[in-house]
Amino acid sequence: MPEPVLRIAVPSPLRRVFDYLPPGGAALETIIPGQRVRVPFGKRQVVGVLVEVVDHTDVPAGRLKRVTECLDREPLWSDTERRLLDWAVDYYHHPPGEVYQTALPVLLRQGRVAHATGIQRYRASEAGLAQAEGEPRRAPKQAALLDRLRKTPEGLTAEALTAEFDTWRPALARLQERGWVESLEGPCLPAPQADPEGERPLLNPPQEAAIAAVADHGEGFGAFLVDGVTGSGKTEVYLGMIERTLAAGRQALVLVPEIGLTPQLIDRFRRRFPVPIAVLHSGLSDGERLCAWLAARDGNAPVVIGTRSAVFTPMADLGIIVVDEEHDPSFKQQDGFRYSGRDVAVMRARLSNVPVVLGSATPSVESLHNAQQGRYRPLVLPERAGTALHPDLHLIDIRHNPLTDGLSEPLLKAAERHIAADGQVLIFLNRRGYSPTLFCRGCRWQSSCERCDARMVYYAGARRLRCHHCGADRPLPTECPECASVDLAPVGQGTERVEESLRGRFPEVGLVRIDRDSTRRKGAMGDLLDEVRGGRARILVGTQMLAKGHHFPEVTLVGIVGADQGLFSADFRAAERMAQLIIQVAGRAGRAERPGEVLIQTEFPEHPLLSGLVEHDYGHLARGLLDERRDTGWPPFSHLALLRAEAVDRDAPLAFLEEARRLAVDFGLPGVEIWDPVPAPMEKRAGRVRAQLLLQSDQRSTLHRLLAGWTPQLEGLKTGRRVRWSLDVDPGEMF
DNA sequence: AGCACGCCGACT
DNA sequence: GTCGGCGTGCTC
Repeated sequence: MPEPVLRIAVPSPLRRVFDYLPPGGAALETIIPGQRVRVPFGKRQVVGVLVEVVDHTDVPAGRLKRVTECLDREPLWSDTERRLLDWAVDYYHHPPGEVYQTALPVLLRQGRVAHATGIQRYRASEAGLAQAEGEPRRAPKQAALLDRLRKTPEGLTAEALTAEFDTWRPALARLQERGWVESLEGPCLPAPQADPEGERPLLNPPQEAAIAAVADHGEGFGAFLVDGVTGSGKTEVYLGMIERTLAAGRQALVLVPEIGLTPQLIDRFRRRFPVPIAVLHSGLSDGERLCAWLAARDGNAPVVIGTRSAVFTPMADLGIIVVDEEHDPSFKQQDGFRYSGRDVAVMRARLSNVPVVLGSATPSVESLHNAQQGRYRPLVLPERAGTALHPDLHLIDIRHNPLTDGLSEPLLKAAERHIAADGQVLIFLNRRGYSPTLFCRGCRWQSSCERCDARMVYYAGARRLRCHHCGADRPLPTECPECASVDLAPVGQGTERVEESLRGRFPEVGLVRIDRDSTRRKGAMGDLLDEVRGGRARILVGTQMLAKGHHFPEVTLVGIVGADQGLFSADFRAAERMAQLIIQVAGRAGRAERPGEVLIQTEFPEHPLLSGLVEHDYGHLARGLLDERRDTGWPPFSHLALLRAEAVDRDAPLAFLEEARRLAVDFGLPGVEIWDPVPAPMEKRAGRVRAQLLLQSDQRSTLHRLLAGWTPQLEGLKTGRRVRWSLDVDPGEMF
């Protein structure tokens, strides 16, 4: 009887699997798909995943190599989970090796055993506990660290320390040398802290109905779209649904856009459920990530919360999937394996035969369309009576109002009024830095980036010019590099400039700025939020970071500055994004009993997007956007795939795409429109020239038939070796 | 992606 | 005479 052939997904950019012979001396019944194996690949040994055992191969006999060793006794994924991964390989036309790699924590990718080793925790030793506060005097960092560790007898993890201290490892090492701190291995998931008898908010009838709808649906796949404005109690609905899942002894998977931005949501879960909760996010150490992953797989974490990559986490007994803020662009991975965490979640639910609940205050038009088509069951949560009043949106026509640093007088007056009335004011401006560019009045020179088709942003505080696209960072020129004039002026405004301007106007009022620059330092976000919640800061200036996850109950006025950028973009999704952002920011105002006021500064008050938002609501506007998509034939009324290419060589990307286009045309598939290759909207970025080729079809299946034949051909193209190319199925942004 | 092989230019 | 540039080919 011939030996079986093992098909292995090997980490490589090639869109196929590789055949191997079983390892020498292995009992064949112990070889099961889903296990990791170490295999010789070229001149190296790599870790791959066994995806299938077959009895024949096309590889000539002498060329087959043998698996070096099997790394797992049990498969890492169930058959259903592997079907999901295989679906993703097919649907995104992405190399199987890379898909399986993204589904694994780093340590397992490297071949470590799939056993939790526990997480290193640090605590004060007896000698350390015996020290007086503030010791050692001459080493304040060590003293602060020791004082902190003394307060937590069970010890702190590296993650917790990093959240609280900028640099702590050297100080910790010294304290360990002194014998004042000891390390111990503890469980990787924090102990449950919920009070099972804790208070439960009373649910209103729509909330009850939403929970009941999922419960009554029973076992099996079903997709639900929870459509509820901010303050309508979506989280409480998720909690109610998950509570039933847990009661049935099954696990819940919760996907959130960006974990760093939703600590409040995680807190709610931790307070509610007296079970271990695995949180998967980018801040975990490799060991913590492995630990959480295994806890999910083994069923030791009944609740798993994570960002998009968590959608591939194996789970012993998955009972429900929740995707919060399903419209959020961060569910789409923007490089490498460009999957949509939300879409994969729906497919996972389908394959696993469990309900999936998508929630948003501003559902994507794709999801609304699915609801209209009957594919998703809509569950609408109206505003809760007596609490979140619908914010009052108004437009300020800036053509008739002079601006100081981008702020109109009506907005400033309103801010003054709200501050006087003890409210808080939030100014939203989606632009970091002092001004988007520096301009020479002498010769019209602008601070542009050498490596990108973009302007370098002026940072007044740091006295630097920075490029947001490639990270270039230069000192501020003292004179114009072209004409040596010293008459350099900032043009336009960013959050830093608005902050400065408002400090000048309201010198007595506490102000915080929240953007990626002001929150870069660990813990900075928390400190700033404390200023706001404690009421010491009354004005908040910030970018879209403000729009996500955080609630500011005392904010009564929201000012939206620079909303016009989204109105005339080439990207067919720009209007939807803009509307979602405005509604999400507006949702920060008017919680509790205070009516909120939202002022949107614009040059185009008659623009239907803005007037639609003011006169109606998001749902009305979104239906309009959906009609527009139908008329223009954009998704969800067609399906897209975007082939991107970039290279240092100016001509290589277009040359590759031209050749790729010819190959696609040669398929002669009616029903797929093959566009001309074009330079990317920002052609040069980080020194590389970028171009793209769009394929569009009314029939998803037709498009995918083409892609299935086309992508292997692309791999063989010589011009493809001169560029970095990638295929983006269902692209999120056309940039 | 890695990694090796191979064939031409400027160095010890 | 060799070191090394990156074009080309291959990975079961």
